[in-house]
This record gives sequence, structure tokens and C-alpha cells, in this order.
Amino acid sequence: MATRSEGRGPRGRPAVLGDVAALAGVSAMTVSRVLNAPDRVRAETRERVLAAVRELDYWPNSAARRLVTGRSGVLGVVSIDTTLYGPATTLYCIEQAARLSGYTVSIASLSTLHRRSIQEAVHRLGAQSVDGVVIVAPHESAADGLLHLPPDLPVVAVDAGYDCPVPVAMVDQRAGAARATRHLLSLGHETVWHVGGPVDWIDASGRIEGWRGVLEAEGRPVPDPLRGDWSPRSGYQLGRRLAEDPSVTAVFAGNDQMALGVLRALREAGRRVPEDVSVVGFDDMPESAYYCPPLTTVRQDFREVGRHAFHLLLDRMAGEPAESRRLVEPDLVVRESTGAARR
Amino acid sequence: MATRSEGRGPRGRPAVLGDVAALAGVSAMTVSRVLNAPDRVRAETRERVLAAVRELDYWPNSAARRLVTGRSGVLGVVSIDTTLYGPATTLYCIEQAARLSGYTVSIASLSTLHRRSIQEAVHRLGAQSVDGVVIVAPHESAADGLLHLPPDLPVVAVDAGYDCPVPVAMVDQRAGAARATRHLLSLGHETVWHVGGPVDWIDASGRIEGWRGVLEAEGRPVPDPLRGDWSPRSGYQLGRRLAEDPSVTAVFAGNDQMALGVLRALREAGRRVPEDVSVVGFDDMPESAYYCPPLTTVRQDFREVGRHAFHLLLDRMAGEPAESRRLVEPDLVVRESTGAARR
DNA sequence: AGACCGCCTGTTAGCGTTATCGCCTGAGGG
DNA sequence: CCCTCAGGCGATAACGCTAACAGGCGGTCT
Repeated sequence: MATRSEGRGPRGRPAVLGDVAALAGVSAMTVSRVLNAPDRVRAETRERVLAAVRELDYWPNSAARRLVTGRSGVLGVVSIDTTLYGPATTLYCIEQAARLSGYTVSIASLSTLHRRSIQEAVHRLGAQSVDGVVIVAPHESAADGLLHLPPDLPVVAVDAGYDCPVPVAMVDQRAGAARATRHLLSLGHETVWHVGGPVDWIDASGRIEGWRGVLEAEGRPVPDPLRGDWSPRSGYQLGRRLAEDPSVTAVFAGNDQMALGVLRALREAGRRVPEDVSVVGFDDMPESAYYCPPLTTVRQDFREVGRHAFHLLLDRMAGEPAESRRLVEPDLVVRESTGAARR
Repeated sequence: MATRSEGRGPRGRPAVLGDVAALAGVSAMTVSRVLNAPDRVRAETRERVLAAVRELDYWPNSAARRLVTGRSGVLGVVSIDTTLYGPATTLYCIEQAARLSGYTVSIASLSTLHRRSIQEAVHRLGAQSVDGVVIVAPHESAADGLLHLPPDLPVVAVDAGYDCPVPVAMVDQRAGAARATRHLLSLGHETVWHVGGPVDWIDASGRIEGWRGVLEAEGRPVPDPLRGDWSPRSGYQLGRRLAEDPSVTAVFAGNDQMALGVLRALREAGRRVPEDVSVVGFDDMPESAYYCPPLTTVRQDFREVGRHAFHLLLDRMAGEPAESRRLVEPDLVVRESTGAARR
């Protein structure tokens, strides 16, 4: 049952291959075969070995195995702030998928968003000889860092933009933003203001592109996008500026948290949502349906992204000519924070 | 620069210790010493070796090192749903602290909250020979699983209750809940209703104890606690029941997300917050200050908890007689969701 | 002057596993 | 009857690193 407690080997230490072999009356090699290629051993012998394995509570030493095979069964995930809803969910789903396939996941958070930082993080994992790495760092500097990685190490990225040098799993940010913007225009709003994510964030850029694209295609005025930092606080601060401008009737926020801040700022300024101003968010966090009013938003399926990322990595590790990109389509979830423009 | 790309050894593969030794004109052992005990090598020799290390872009093979030293430089974190705010933040801070001390962190999420599940997760990590494990699973079944773990493997827990069999870092849930409850009573409310977390969750229990303790000490009626599942949705559903009861004037929710659901339910029922009903949450997520109204809540310093957990583990790994518990004091943050009871 | 000590470096022997090759046995074919 | 061949298993040699000991060299103490 327990890794190092019960079933100690004869030496008083955890049992090793040799102990199992001795107990089963076979050679070490046979035990190894039972564990790695069971059908190459006679059934009777196999049973005897397995009995010994159970009796001694033998667990293979992964370091020794790794040393000789070169593979570790460990994947690395390099990620920015895993406290954020998106990265946290993605990480969680990568880990789940990996676990089902027998992999363990090691993480390396980035302290700074510097190109060196990403390389350093990949190195930390590389030094632990991971079999592959998923990079969750939707940041320009990260994309830059992706260009200078060990070519032997299978690497895939998440949300690393439309022209990512490594295979990437991502939500179609442009499509999502376009959907949100079109929704607002269809309600009769003249144009849509945007509270975007931080400069240099790739998904922030993608959302801006999608938003701007629709406005331009429809021949609407394109206000300068405001830039926050994803936090509710920044949404609030920018929201106060928008609240002062009576011409603002529709706001598309780069994520739900900033949208929450915008909602609060509008409320404080006495502008009603959705009667006076419509607001759309991005992400669809579990909370968003309970904001006041419940938030219309763009749902990102992070679970899907995580799974895709893992399978892309699996392909790369198998040496297959992996697809270069898997796009996940986001959905617009219409709630009560958006309504018809007043005439 | 890159782990396996540039600076290949003479063999066309990544450089190994021997390659560095050959290039520097010393023995392998000297190279090893330069890396592990630099002051035991003459400065001049050291420089020569380091130059060779750089030239070949040598990175020690962690598997080989682990095989012979028995230590891996990897810590494991076993955690429930790392999507939840608390566990996610704790994990993040553990990783940060670990990184600063030169450790890598591997994660193992729990799929189910079963006693076997925790043991299985610890095993997965143990099989990868981690040096120690932090368990973030504030659940009764986890506490149970803690009793049957490899005694040789240093293990500490987070939020595993006041009578945890292993060293534990935790927020003083009782104190936090008591503070919230006293705050509401001090505003003149006759008693306080509670929307608690799921049964079997240890921190949910702690909060109930703290809440109940204050009510009993003050001789107030103690309503049956309602139990949600931490989600805003469950808070909303339970909130609707509370909203129907006109005697309810003060609600203490087990976390901010459920509090959000309660706020929404009250609003829909036409009961104003804080004029008719006061609401307190628990956690103080970044969003909470922007709910409507901004939520009075109990702030948990998860960063501090993560750091404590890591240092407890470090002590245990060093074989020191570690403290058995580190309590972090939560703070009451008063915002606008609580107000004086109406007479 | 000889014994001794400390500093620096090298030699040897594993750590626990799997790759590789080779041996043995028994069945089947000429 | 001998040869071949395949299945099943064992002996040996790595994998890359460090622990433990050994030795050489210069200086210090008696």
C-alpha cells in the first residue's frame, strides 16, 4: 500500500527489483519484463513475480528507470499566474488528461513576464528531464522566448497567438470578441467601447482585433481601447472614465472580472445596466451569472483547451508531425447585462 | 542556453559530466565537486571547469543524481480542485516558495474525495520519488487518508483541521467565523444564519464551529446551518430559501462565491442589502470588493498559508522536530454589505 | 629531519533499472 | 537423426552521477 513503509525489502529499505527477483526465484530481468512487457513472460512465471511484487510492496524506482530509458513520465507546465481563472482551469485540465495517460505534471510558474524568464522556467523543468512541456503564457515576450527553446524538447503552447512557432491550442479570441461586438451592435448600439487586457498579452490583443475588426467592417467609429490589467479594480477605474461619457452605451470588457468593475463604476455613476449601458465580459466564470445584473459574456472552454494542449504534446512526443494549431470556438452567453440601445 | 540543443557533447548528444571533465582536463569527480561543493576545489580549477560547463552547455542529469543521492529536488502537492480560489492561491504560493529554495513542484489533483484517492495520489508522487508532499485537501476523508501514509515520506497538510495527524498550516477558521458572527451581532442583529460549505469539508466545519460558538456564548438562537457546495449557484439556491423568511436579517456565508449567490437571491426577492439583510462572506477574493454591494468578508491570507506549509515541509525534510501547527489569523474586512439591524 | 596534517584531486564502486545478446529447451522439418 | 527456430529466461553491461576512500603535495610541529 504505502510507498516506503510496509513491505520493506530484506535490506530494511524499500524493496528493489532484485529483492522481488530473489523472492520469486527468477532473474531481475524477468521481473523487469513482467512489468514492462508482460506477454513476453510465461503466465505462470508472471503470476509468481506479481505475487512477489505485492508481497514486498515493490515500486519501481523512477530515477533508475529514467536514467536508462531516457523517459520520465513527467510533463512540465510553464505558466503565468496560476491564480487567474483561465490558466488555473487550463492547468487543471492538462493535469487531469495527463494523469489519465499515466503522466505526472510538474509546474513552473513565471515570476516575471520576461523572455528570459520563460527560458529559465523551461530549463528548470528540463533539468528535471521532463518528457515535454506545455507553455501557458499568453504574452508577447513568451512568444518571443518560444523561438529559443531546446529543439529536442517537445513543446506546445496554449493561447500563444495565431502565428505561434510551436503547436498551439487556443480559444479563437478574435471570433469570441467579434461575436460579443456583433451582439452589441445588433442591439442597436452605434458603437462599442472596449476595456482590454494588458498590453503585450496575446489574448488581449486577439480580443481587440476581433472587436476592432467588426467595428471597422460595419463602418462604425472605433474608440481607443482602454487597457486594464484583468483585475476588477482596473475595470472599475476604467469604468469610471467610461461612465462620465454619456455617449457610451455599450462596453465590451476583456474579461469578466474587469466587467464586474465596470458594472460597479456604472452603478456608482447612476447609469443603469442594461437600460443605459450594455456590458459584455469574456470568460464566463462561475460567478458571472450572479453579478448584478447577470453578465452577458463569452464562454471559453478551458477544459477543451487543456485537453487539446495535452494531446498536441502527446503527438509531438510521439514524433508525429503534429498539427500546428487547434482552435476552440467560444460561445456567447446572453444574460441580462445587455439590452437594446435607447433611441 | 538551451537544455538539449546547443553545446552537444562530443558524442552528438547532450554533454555529460565526463565530457566536461575531459574538456577541462580534470576528473569527473572534480566537476561534480565544482557543482556541489565549489569551495572544496581550487579557484583556478573551478574556473576552468565552469568554462567547460558553459562551453558544452552542460546540465546535470537529475535522474542520475537522484539515483545516487536519493534526493530529487521535487516536492509534490496533492490537491483538490485547483480551480477553487483557495487551493489555487495556496498552490501558487507553495510553488513560489519552493522555487526560491531550488525545488520543483509536481502536482496531483484528486479526482474524487475518497480516502483511497488521496493515498493513490501520494503514491503517484512517491513513485516519482518526490522529497516531500504537501496535501491541500480540507476534507474529512483526506484527514483519514493521512493516517495511512508512508512514514518515511515527509508530509504536511494545509487546512486539515485542528487535530491533524501531520504538521499543518492553516487559517484559523473558527476565529474568522467568530469574528464575522460577532461583527453581525454587534450591529444589533438578533442572530445570524449560516450558509455553510459542503458536509465533510474541514474548513466548512471550522467555520460552523466558530459561528455556532459565538451564538451559543451570547445566548442567541442557533438556526440550522444550510449547506452549499461553495458555488455561487448553491449560494443562490439557499439564499432564496433565506429570502422567504422575514426573520432573517443577517447571513454569514461560507465563502464569497456563495455570498454572491445569496446577494442575488435577496435582491431578486426584493430584500435590500444591507438595509434589510446583512451579508458576510469568507475569503476576500479580488472580486468581492466590487459586488453590489461590496462584500464584507473575512480575508484569508493564502499566501501566508502556502509559505508556512512549505517551511513546515522543509523542517520535516530536514528531520527537525517540526511544529505541529501554524495558524494564520484571518481579518474581517468591513464593506457595505453589512449594516445596523432595523429596530 | 621525520612525522603529521590539511588541501586538493583522482580512483573505484556502486545507485536500480533496462538493452542486448546468448543460452537452453522443446517442437517441427528435412 | 540432425538441424533449425522460436519462446522463455538469464548474464552482463551500460545509463550518469556521487560517496567513500586513497594519494600526492606542501607546509608545520616536535
